[in-house]
Amino acid sequence: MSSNANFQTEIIPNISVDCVIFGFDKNTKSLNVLLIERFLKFDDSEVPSVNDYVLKGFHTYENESVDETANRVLKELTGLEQLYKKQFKVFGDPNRLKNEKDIIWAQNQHFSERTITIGYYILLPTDVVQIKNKYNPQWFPINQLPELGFDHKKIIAEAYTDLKEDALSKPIVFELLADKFTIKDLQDTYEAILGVEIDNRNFRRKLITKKYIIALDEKQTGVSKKPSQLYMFSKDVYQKIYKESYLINI
Amino acid sequence: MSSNANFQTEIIPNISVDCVIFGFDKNTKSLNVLLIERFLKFDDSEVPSVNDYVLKGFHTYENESVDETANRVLKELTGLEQLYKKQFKVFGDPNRLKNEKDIIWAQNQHFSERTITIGYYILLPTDVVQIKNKYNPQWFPINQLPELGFDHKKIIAEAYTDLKEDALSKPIVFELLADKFTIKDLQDTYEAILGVEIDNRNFRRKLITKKYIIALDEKQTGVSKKPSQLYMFSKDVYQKIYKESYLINI
DNA sequence: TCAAAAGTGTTTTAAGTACACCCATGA
DNA sequence: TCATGGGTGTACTTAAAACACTTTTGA
Repeated sequence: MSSNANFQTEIIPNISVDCVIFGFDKNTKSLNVLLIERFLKFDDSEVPSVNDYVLKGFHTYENESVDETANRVLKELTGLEQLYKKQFKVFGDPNRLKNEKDIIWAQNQHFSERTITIGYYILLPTDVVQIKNKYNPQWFPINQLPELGFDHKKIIAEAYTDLKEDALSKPIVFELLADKFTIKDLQDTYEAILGVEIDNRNFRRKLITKKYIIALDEKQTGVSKKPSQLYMFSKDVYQKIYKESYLINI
Repeated sequence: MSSNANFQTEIIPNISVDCVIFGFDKNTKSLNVLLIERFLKFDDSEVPSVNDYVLKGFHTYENESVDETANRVLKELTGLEQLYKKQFKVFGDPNRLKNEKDIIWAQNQHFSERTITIGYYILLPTDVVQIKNKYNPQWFPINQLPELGFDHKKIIAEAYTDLKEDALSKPIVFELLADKFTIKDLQDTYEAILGVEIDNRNFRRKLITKKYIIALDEKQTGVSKKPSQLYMFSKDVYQKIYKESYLINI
């Protein structure tokens, strides 16, 4: 954390951060991405010159770290802080912003066509985001994305690949759920991320056995069926028993 | 690949690439890092102002991708191309080059103190590198590094963490060995990377069973003991049988 | 009492772990 | 013939995979 990050000076014109915000929607059991509209219409034109969706991003300031830029972007779009985030890849192709629409947009917004962007992804449950703000962001299921500007289709694809990989070996699914969840929620989340079906009996047994999955003295409420047991994830316990198992799995 | 990457124009002053070159030395069974000396002595001074080691890096050119920068840095230092490389992290703290020696160095070399560097690591067997060139690079065991300039101690540590993690789930050890290797070589490499001891019998059985580890019609030569069987790794076979196993391992 | 999802057990198969000795070779 | 590292086998334990029915609840 740089000491003077609140005194924003100049932006660095050729460095930006783009945030892929992944949200899991428990109701639709869908892994979603939060996007904003990119719209530009000149007065002398009938049709808009640019009309698609993009990730929220911003340039890094001279006096902030790129992690801080990511925090700032996230906060501005969602009002939220302290969420799980991962810097997953840099997009540094000199031609990455050279589609027709992107050039029009860049000229209109006065930024450099040679911008290197640092990709972060964030994990959260969709319902924590108040999506009523000036950006008017919208959730799209990862498999039904709209037309995307810049190279953001590629950025999202790379983020998703990384997420799928990490989900198998790190306890990050919990970041997509509320603190209290059911085993079925967990299974739904895995199924949405990985795009596979999982046997419910084997999954339950496996997860309930883990010491860091803790049964609470609480059950679901407001459901018109058998309310299910709620659990929480204990990061402390996880880290304590996280043996560096060194199981070579190639 | 940008089409005009050979016509180098200007460097981008605030973006660089640093390469952590990991080499496995079969003889010493050691995982090493290739470093270059950073030395600066002013005429009016008795002692050198800067005298330590750093990773090889360079700024990105206006017309090249950051991947291309990494290739260029690698080629300049080792003469080699087409090796396994991974872009593992960006170092974007605004104060990362603000140690006393780094400031002296930056002024002398005329580069910006606010440079964001993109960390790559490369894997190779040490003996493929001809380390006689103008940079006079030297190998250091990962656990016996010399004094390092800039934030390169941190960069190496992060690269190593990432390498250890990837080695467990991806077939990257083979990148640290020659095309033909013995099972013992493989085991030595894992032991050097992970810093653990592995049971030889279980390791052999596990690895020999893999279809992508192929026994050759060849044995070691030039050893004064029972020459051991040589094997190769088949990337094709690996990719063919690489089932997306989706084994949740948390 | 019914609809809906929660929750439960067993068997089979595969893989990991622990452990110690003989073997083939070149010098 | 000997020193050196190469190579092998077995028993045990743990985890994964396949598979279908009963239970609990609120409406």
